[in-house]
Amino acid sequence: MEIVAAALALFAARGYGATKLEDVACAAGIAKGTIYLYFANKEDLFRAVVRQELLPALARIEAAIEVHTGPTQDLLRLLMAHFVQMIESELGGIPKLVVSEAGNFPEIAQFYADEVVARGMAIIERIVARGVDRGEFRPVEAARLTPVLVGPMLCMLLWRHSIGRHSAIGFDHRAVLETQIDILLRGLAPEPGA
Amino acid sequence: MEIVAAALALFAARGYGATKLEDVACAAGIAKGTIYLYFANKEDLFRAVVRQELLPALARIEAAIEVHTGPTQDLLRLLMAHFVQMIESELGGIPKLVVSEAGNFPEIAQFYADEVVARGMAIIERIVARGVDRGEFRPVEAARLTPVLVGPMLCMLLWRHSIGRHSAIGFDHRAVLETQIDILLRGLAPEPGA
Amino acid sequence: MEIVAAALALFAARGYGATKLEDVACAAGIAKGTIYLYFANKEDLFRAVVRQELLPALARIEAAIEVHTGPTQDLLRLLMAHFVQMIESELGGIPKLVVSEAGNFPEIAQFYADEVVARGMAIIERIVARGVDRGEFRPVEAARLTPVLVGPMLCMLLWRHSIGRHSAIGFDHRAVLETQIDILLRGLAPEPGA
Amino acid sequence: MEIVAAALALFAARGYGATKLEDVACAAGIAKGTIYLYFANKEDLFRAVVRQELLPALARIEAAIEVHTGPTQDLLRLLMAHFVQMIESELGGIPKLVVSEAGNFPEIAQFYADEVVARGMAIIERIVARGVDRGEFRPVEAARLTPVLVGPMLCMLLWRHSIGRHSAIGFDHRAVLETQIDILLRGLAPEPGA
DNA sequence: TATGAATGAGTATTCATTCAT
DNA sequence: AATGAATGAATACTCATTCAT
Repeated sequence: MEIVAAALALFAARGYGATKLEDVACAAGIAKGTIYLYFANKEDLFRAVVRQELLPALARIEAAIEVHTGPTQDLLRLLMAHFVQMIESELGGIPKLVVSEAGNFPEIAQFYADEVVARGMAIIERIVARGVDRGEFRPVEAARLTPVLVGPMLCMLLWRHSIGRHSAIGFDHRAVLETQIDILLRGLAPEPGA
Repeated sequence: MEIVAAALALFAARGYGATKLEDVACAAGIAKGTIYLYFANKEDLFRAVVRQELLPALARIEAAIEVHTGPTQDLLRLLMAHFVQMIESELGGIPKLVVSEAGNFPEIAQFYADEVVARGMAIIERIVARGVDRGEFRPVEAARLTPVLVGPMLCMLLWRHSIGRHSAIGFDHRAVLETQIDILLRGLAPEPGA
Repeated sequence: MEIVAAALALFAARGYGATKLEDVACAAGIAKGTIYLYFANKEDLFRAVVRQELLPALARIEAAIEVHTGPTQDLLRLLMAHFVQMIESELGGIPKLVVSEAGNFPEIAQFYADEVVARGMAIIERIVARGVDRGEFRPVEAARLTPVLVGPMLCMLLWRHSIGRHSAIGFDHRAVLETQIDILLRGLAPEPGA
Repeated sequence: MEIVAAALALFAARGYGATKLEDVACAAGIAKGTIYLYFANKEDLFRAVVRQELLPALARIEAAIEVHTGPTQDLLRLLMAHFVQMIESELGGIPKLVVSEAGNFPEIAQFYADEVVARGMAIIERIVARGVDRGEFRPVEAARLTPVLVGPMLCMLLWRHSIGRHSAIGFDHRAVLETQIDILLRGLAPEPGA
């Protein structure tokens, strides 16, 4: 909806507290009171912003992973491509928002941890396990590897949607991604002797 | 100072806007008005929180790096140990805070980008270059590698100081670090044929 | 408007600083926040109080003077009647207010000096010049005469709207006016030998 | 005392409410807390400012009037000279202050009305009565004449100590006084036929 | 369904006053 | 006597929320 999109942009840019519903309404091209026809209150709108947008994206990734049959290395690249997309879209504002407001919305933090982070980690662990199973990767403990896999791109995402907007320092996240995949594949390559 | 410490804890937990100066005063064990004897206003206090604490920590890292003479691999571990320390201390709240408030305090974001991020990246690039020079690492472009190096630990830090506080999901960041260093050293190992 | 009238009464009685906007709202029969729908802040309301009310009154005097054709003595009485009216109405609170707050609102003082005092003096000087021209008054320098003409009634006005409200001493300003006009007309009468 | 003088200047310039005791202390060259060694609180200081300074001045006028033996016209000039002095000194700030703060300090207003205004009027009425008795003035009711006598100079005084400080419009109060005395003496001159 | 004028609870900030030194 | 750091009551102003239209 118009309102949710406007709210996402403003919440992500200014934070929950500093965003006035009047500005959201203005950005959505409606009047202040109209918001209350669709959302009970500001918190309700905030929850909708976080909940509505991310899960479909996650489902799309899961589906794409599911049908993949080629080398795990390509699967990894496919996964990362989704990250890159999110970095470059408004959707990237959501993780930034959740990080920022976790203290004030613990149940949002929990929801995000359970529905997004846990599911995301499960996807990655499945990919890693697949690679190990197929002998493409050397044996590694998937749980410990996950943050190593997503950390760099998550940082790019948070940078892009917060500090990076106000600094001259810029990262070429596609180049960083190439470097990371290079390191990963070498780092995960099966031991010569194994 | 008492006040700055209390403010850091509350700003990091709740964000700038949602933190009442009365609560800061209460946490610092003083009266509301006393804050104004030391800081012109809430914004001034916020700036002090971000500026005063981080630069000394960075200087300490720089100094430690400077005097190191052993293998670059140890240098990398030394650097990461500082990260781990920050993850585990209150200081870790500052990056979270800056990410959260970048939109409302662009000049803080800029300051952080220039004084913390840029300097931090310079340190890392120097370490990487040293490793390449000494033949310990294969030739890589340091700038593209930096986010790969710090991303995972930064994510651990942000997690610890935001979502992680409200979720059952926990990361063993020391274990993750071991895994990352393992991947890195394999991924950066000189080509056998070189 | 309701708000401006309530504000005038309270500002004049208590001064700018000692008047709470909550009291203004209460006196106007509205809520505190409503004031901010019409005025940007307290100072803005103060300026409106001073600016909106006085100029129309002055314009009315100017118009009345303009159309007068009879003896200058009657013109003088007409002018003074307007003063008496102001003494007896809420409008008299404005000069008192401006005198009181000149130090804190220099631009209000300037506005009042330029738009009210200067214009008022011009009116009076025109009346005096007319009287001299028509041979009804002996030649006098109008500029030096103005304060002599308005001083007594201004004092009555300030008294009425400040000290007089809290003292048993009362002035019959209409009687004082008669005395003053008597003195003036004798004092301005053409020299017998001229 | 140093403190009272500093307080008079500031109270007169800014009003009671807008004057900070810290500024008074600063202007008096002492520390904030020291004021409380001499005055119970801010109101007490305000009362002292109004009470201490004016009565001696009034007594001096009364004494000067008492010993005068010449023509009443000179007595009038003598009286007016005291007014001029007050216009030109810091003391002139007191009437302005009392007019401004009458609403918030009714008992100060009463004190001023009873001790200053009433006594001042008595002096003037005595002078007028003397003039009438000695056949220098035509018979007039003194009470009604008083505001006519003091009004112009009081206005000059209030102007000088409030609006006039912030406006380019200036009055030559000595010239105005000459004009007024001229008008008064002509206006009070005994009827030719009497 | 949509509006926007009105509300009033909530917070940053000021400054008279205190009191240990 | 003199200080000035600390206090906390008091007030301007904001903005989520309501509701008559």
